[in-house]
Amino acid sequence: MTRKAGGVGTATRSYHHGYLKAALIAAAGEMLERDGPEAISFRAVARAAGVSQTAPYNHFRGKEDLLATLAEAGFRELEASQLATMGATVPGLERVIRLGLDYVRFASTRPQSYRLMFGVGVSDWRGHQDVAEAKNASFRPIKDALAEYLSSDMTPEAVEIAAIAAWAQVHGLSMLLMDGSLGAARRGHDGGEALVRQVLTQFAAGLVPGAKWPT
Amino acid sequence: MTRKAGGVGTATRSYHHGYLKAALIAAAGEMLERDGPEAISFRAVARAAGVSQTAPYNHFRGKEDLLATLAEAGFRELEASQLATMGATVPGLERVIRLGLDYVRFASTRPQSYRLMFGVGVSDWRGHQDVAEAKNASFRPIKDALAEYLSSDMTPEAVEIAAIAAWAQVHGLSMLLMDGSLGAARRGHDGGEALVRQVLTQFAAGLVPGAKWPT
DNA sequence: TGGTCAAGTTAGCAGCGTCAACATCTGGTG
DNA sequence: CACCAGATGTTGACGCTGCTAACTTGACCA
Repeated sequence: MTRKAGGVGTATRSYHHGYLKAALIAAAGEMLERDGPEAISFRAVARAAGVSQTAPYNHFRGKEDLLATLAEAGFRELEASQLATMGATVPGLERVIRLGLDYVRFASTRPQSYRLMFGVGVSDWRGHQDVAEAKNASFRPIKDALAEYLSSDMTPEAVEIAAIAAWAQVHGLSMLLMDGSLGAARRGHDGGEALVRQVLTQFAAGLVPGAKWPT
Repeated sequence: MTRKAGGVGTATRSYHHGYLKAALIAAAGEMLERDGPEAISFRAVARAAGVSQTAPYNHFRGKEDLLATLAEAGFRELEASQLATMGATVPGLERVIRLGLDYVRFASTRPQSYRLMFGVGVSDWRGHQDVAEAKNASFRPIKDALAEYLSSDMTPEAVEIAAIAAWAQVHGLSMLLMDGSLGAARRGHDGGEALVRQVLTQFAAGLVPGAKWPT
């Protein structure tokens, strides 16, 4: 399997690279988080990997394919983060809020990844089934947590609406925090954590109006 | 003032164009709505206006400046639409909901404009004061309507939070509808209007929990 | 009438994504 | 072991991009 003596790090750079695809993804990932999706250049990624400008075409159909790979990885990381929060909580409203907090924290921690995932650089992922699936998977935890909390009081359709509203709420808040729409002050020293919690608390108040809400 | 006899439409095309700036904005606006922000090329805009590729530099500092002009115009149109809705409603919760409906409808009707306004093509508008101001202005109606509805029950800080939550809700919903995250079915024959109303109704339920909500 | 300056022009640079044609290495088969 | 096929790399080139520099044109004012 390993094609060079000495292991990954010390692979003697000969004509064939050996781990180019992974190296390209890593280089592109660094460029993404440092300079944003619009600054990623296929040629620069090749350069960073120490390879000619057209070598990447052996591993990706083109630039968009590379970006799709990064976006999918981003959604998988978001999903993992959400699942970790699921594992660290018990069913109930607080779990839903914690998932929201975790979601916005992900976006705030990896803003450029998040922007790429949601259509900056590539208009949408309708043409990339893998990305669309990863996106849906990252949305599942919030959906499930909400369904568990609400299903005894609501129809499945109403639960679905609530889940969409939740996603829109955290997604919109993430975007507004990132693009400066709310002013730098809003992100404050805690990264806007207090603001996020307040918004999520209000959101929670809209679920099952009148019922379940501690008076 | 007018520099050619015969009026705007019949300006004889001589060395000096006369209305280049407006023509460039119009051409760029068409390209924007047809192909999206990432497809706008400064040279193509010049070509569409029938002028050399560098002529636009006499009217815009560069491509980003042109895009900023389009974004600002977009925010001004959004503001006008919101103000029209304000004028067509009376104070109260229904006004807030109508503003939200109008907001999402704007985004759905002019998706490419909306994407440009919120950071696709240019990462953010922090460096363009005019755009930032227009953005804030477009946010004012929702903020004001909410303040009028809530100020008797809430502190100004809480009202501010509610306004941010409202903006995040409609913004997030607009984005998810546009980029296909919710699936084409969600936009249905009514452009997702029913979905939007349900989400907004739930949002409204979260305002002033327990109070004001019709049981 | 003449000069000034805004608003056009052409020429050229470096960088981009992509394709075609060619070179090199590697693993599998006779 | 020799050799060949295919995967993986290379160079070269095309047309496009945003942008700068240097030049030309022409409208307006003293």
